[in-house]
Amino acid sequence: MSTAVDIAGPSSPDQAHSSAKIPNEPLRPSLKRSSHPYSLSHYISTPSPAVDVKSLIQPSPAQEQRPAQPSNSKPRRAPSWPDMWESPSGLHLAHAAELLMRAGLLALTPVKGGKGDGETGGSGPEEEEEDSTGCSTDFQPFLGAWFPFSPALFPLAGFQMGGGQWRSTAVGAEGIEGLVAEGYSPGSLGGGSGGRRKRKRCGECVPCRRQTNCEQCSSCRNRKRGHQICKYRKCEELKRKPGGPGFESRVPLLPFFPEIGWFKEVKTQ
DNA sequence: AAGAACGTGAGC
DNA sequence: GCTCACGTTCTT
Repeated sequence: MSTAVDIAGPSSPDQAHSSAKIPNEPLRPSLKRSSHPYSLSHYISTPSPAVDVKSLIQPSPAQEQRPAQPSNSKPRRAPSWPDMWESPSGLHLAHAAELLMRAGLLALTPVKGGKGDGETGGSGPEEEEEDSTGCSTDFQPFLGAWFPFSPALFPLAGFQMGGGQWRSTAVGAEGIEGLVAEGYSPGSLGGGSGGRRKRKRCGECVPCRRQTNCEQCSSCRNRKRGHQICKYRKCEELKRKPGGPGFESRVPLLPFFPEIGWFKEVKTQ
């Protein structure tokens, strides 16, 4: 049985029109096999495995003496923890967190009581963000200048930046424009690694899962010049402006750490 | 502000 | 090198 979805457009002449070029798949093969073995819903519904997340983020001395993984070997990860531990750019999530901590940008505070509820990411006790004192560094520009990893990592990791502060997505934040800009505005960073990064389709939203082009929308009709994917196949996430409102919502709140609470924002007072 | 056109990153 | 399609810029 196929799980592919074909949501018809306004009136869907689709199938009949679908060009031979249109992949009969939600995504290109490259996207299909994009590393994540589980669907989004899986992350949401599946209780987190018993993984010592902290140990990943705060590696033991033994682990620590392993410098940033040389290019020839992949970063280690907890067994049974799927590929989501790796950022889209390949950087180990735990390593990223560690970098943040070393930079004094992230404070990990254990949540008391564990709050079993864990709901979807335990944003549970919402804004009780009693400003845990943290470093009050104005690091945003700093970060933008040297941070080596993909902006997509942060939403994944549950981090966000807003007003020059790092926060947990569980807290809700204004956005991550500063960071995101890193990937999308070459000029904004003084040349980081040269160039903007293209985001990829999420592969999970309805448009992404749609199989066929409508062949009627402006994008389809104007494909030669427009260089755009069918409007009805345009990924919902890509429609959002990076850093724009709702951008953070593109990732379920801490799906990776359902029981989380120990990711607390560092507030610069 | 929305849509069209274009430049170009990325996969094959 | 070709194609697809994302991001940016231009036009309406």
